[in-house]
Amino acid sequence: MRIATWNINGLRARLDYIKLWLEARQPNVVGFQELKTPTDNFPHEFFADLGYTALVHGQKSWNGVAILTNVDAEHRQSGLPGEDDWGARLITAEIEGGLEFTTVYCPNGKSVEHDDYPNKLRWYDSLHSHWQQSGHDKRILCGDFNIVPTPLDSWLGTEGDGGIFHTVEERQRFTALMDTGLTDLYRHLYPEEQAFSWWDYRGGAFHRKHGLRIDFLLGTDAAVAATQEVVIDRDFRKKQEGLTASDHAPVYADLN
DNA sequence: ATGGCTCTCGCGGAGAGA
Repeated sequence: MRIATWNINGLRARLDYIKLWLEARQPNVVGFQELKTPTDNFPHEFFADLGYTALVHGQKSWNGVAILTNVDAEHRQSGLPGEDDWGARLITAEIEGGLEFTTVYCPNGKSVEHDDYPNKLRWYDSLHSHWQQSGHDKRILCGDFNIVPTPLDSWLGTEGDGGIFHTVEERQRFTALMDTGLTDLYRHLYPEEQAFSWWDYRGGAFHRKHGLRIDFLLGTDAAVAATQEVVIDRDFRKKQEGLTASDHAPVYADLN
């Protein structure tokens, strides 16, 4: 089973690009973030032609998450309880074979001085609380977390410390989530690698290696035990056949 | 120094992203 997470930065603008990636990688379960599309406008037919069905929690203009599958999946949850005012940012499905799969689009925060920053921290507290309420054994929590866990995960290294995405408070929230029994699947396999999942569109950041690793596949022990490989698919941060990429690369893992 | 792009909404330019 190949599972993936990808912030696609606008679903309708990315459809042809997403098709190229689905055909190249043939994932079974994909968590998308930043649909920027209302639930009712989701192009189900486009994905049906490729063999996929989608569970969608969208909204107009911003945010929005979906779970795309070509295996059996049942919807379990849309929205983080208590945080509806902060956008469509969470969806959970039960995947055939007993895998609970959740994808999230965590708030950005903008800057440590901005009003969004304390709200980002509170949103994480809500996620932590919500996450502890399931009794499932094999669970994946994936998405765009908008937090750089360690200096190794930032092109700025320790120079980034204290800035947005790199603060002690954000890292405490991320650690608290991990302490519920989650493992970062990529970091588990590659403890020393510096690999990024996001690069700014501006200033040639991709080619200058100015990136951040903020997109994660987190798994419980049962998911970790099943993991064979994890790939941050940076080829799909590049233009493909003249089509513009998202500013995030897909991240996928193969589970047995 | 802020911002260099790209998206949405909607038809011009503003807001958001990280």
